[in-house]
Parts: sequence; C-alpha cells; structure tokens
Amino acid sequence: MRMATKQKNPSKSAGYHHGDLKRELVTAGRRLLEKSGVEGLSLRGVAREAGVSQAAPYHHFEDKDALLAAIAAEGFAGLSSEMAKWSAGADTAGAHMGGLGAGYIVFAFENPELFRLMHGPRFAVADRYDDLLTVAADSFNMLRDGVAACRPGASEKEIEIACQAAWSLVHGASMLIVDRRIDAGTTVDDIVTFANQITKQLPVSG
Amino acid sequence: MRMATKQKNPSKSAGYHHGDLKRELVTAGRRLLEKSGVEGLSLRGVAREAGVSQAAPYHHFEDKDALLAAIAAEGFAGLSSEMAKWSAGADTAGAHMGGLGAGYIVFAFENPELFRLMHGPRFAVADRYDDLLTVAADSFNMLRDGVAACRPGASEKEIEIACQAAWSLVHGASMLIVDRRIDAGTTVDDIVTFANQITKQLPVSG
DNA sequence: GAACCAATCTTTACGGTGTTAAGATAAGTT
DNA sequence: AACTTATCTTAACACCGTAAAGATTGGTTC
Repeated sequence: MRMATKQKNPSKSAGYHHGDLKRELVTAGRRLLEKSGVEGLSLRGVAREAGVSQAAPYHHFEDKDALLAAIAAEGFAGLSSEMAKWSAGADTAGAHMGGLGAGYIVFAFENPELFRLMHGPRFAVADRYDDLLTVAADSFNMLRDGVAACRPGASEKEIEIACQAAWSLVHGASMLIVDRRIDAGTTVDDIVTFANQITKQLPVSG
Repeated sequence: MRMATKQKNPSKSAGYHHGDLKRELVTAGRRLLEKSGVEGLSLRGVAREAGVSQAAPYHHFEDKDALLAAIAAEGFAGLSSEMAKWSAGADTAGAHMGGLGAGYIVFAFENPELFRLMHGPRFAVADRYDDLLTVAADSFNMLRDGVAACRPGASEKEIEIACQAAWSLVHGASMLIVDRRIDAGTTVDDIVTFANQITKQLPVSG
C-alpha cells in the first residue's frame, strides 16, 4: 500500500483535477472579484484562474449566480466576524453598538467589491440560496441585538424602527464610501473615527 | 416646396431613422432598465427596442457606459425634483429636511433599477461624464443646504458630519428597500411614513 | 439643377461570455 | 476485473460589446 495515492493530498495532481475544486473556485473567484470588480468577473475567468476548463465549474455550481452566492455567503461571514471583532470588549451597550457599526463600515472599506456583490441586485429575491439568507440574517441579528440592548424598556415597534435606522445609517455610509461619494480617509483608523462620528448622530449609541 | 420633407416632423420615417435617435435610445434604455434590471440591459437590446441596427447607438454614444451615464443623469434630475416636490411648502427647516429625505427614499422605491444604476460601480470613478457629476452634485447639495438650515450656528465641521450622517441614513434606507432587505410597505404612503420614522431618529430633523 | 460633404445608419466580423450536450478519464464499489 | 459514478474536457449555441467598411440621407456650394 502506497501512501500518496489515496485522495489524502488534495493538491494539484497533474491530469484531471480532483482536489476540492469547489473550494478553489470560491477562493479564485474572491481573488478575481477584488481585482476586476463584479462586472469584470466572468465564470470562464474563474475557471481559468483555477486552471480548469470552462465547463468544469458546472459540476460544482448550478450557475454563475450560485458561485457568486457562495462567495457572498463567505462575505457575510467575514462581515459578522469583523463586527464581532470591533465590538468585543466594549463596556457599555452604546460602545458595543458603536463597535458593531464601525466593524460594518470597516469591512465594506476593506472589501469594496465583495460588499457590493453581497448587496447587489442578484440576490434581491433570494428564495434560492437559503444558506446565503441565513448567514446574511446572522449579520443583521447582531445589529438588532445591539440596538435592543441599548433600549432596555423600549417597545417592540420602537426597537424595530431604531434598528432599521441604525442599519440604514451604517449601510448607507458603507455604500457611499465604497462608491467614492464620501471620502472618509484612506486608513482603517480614519474609517473608524469617521464611523464613530457618524453613529454618534443616532440617539441609540449616544 | 413640399411641407413634410424638411426634418420638421422627427417621427419615424420609413427608411433610415433620422429623428432624434439619441433621445429615443435614452428613453428606450430607461424602459428596458426597469423591465430587465441593470444586468439584463444590453446595448443591442436597446437598439432593438428603438428599431435600429445594433451599431447605430455608437453614432450617438461612445460607449455602452456613455448611454448608461446619460440615463443615470436623467435619474439624478428626477431624484432632485422628487426631493423638491416632497420638501416644498414645509414651514420649518426640520420639516423641509424630512421632506428631502422622504423624496429621496420615494424616488428609490419608485425607480429601483434606475436608482441602482445611478449608484452602481460604473460611475464610482467618474472623471468622464462631467455632466453626470454636476447633476449628481445638485442632488447632494439639496441635502447639504437642508442640513445647514437646520443648524444655523454650527461649525463647518459639524455641518459636514451631520450632512454625511443624514445622507448615509437616507441612502442606506433606500438601498435596503431596493434590495428587499427592509420591508417598508407597498404604497408610496407607506414609504413616506417609514421615511418620517427613520429620519426622526436623527437630531437634525427633530 | 448637379456635385460634393458630413452625418447617420447598416452589414459584417471578431473575440468574449454563460450555458448545454456529448465524450473522456479517474476514483470507488462489487 | 467489470461496472458505476463523479469529475473534467471539448465542441457548440446564442448572446454580448465593439470596430471596420460600405450604403443612404440631408445639407451646402456651385
């Protein structure tokens, strides 16, 4: 019994691919995404980048949209962890809330094309891609919980409105930064101070 | 001298087109845009809709992007007039501000694909298309003036931040509604009451 | 009027795209 | 070893953005 012949080592075997191409397509897609933008991203290009023929992706994703949905899902996971990172260790509910917003905006700043993909028209009606829906809902629920913690005695309706307002504020700022309509600086520190100034305008995190 | 042979009547002459095709391309583009979305909009499709060959648009627009820029410019004009409409007749600066925000969101609600095009990645770096830049700046300046009127004694810096926050809030709400992530109702009245609730969260229009 | 010019439109063509259908190869199972 | 199944390739289709070259038109000048 030889050692290396089982599929123990999923690296590039010469002939047919047979590693986990699915994963490699997603990472290649993310790579090309930040380089060329959503519009410049082609399925054939991803296949090329992965060193595989043009039709190969169709054995792992039903569609180009399905691959983009997988990339977007990874994006939402990254968004959530970025929010968690910046809100960790906050001593007040307001500071925690501010951290969530800062993380949201920082993520958009650092992954502009990915952020655009995540909120693009493609998934506006996302009855397919349920795992995308759940992971996106996770990100949203972090915000919701943060808002609720800031207003202990508020009614359900008040919390909903405050939550929608907070989400809109943070999402709009991210979008405007990504689209270069607001200049919030060039470093992550710049972005964070900008985020703090912005979110301070809401009574929630005051 | 015959009457109808001059280009007095720019309607469809049978053979070659010779009306103002440029205008017709823009309106045909807007029509297809709301039907098929930005991604589903093809230059060939626009030419087809205008009843003209596929290469004809290139005599009026340098590019597909140039046509989209013209459509987007019309969009910003519409956005400005919608904001003007909803803020007209307000008696206080705060009410005026609220009207501007409501108009912004209502426009997005009523022209989702156009709104997406206007803020798409295509014009993020818009050193070309200067008329697009100016008409977009007009919309922004309406917001800026509204914010400044709400805070007479504020410093330049304070006004800028309040302005960015207001813009972010309103823009984010529009984007989230267009992307179906926030359900703000189905009628324009629904949208307006939603907009009022949201903007009331900002100290500017309190 | 005729001759010319510039603008506008068409036909044709090229390379790129998403996607499907048919065949080749590898891995796993009996 | 034979068979099955998953994976990958090649080839093809219709569509797209765009450029080049030719046709048609309206306007201008004699």
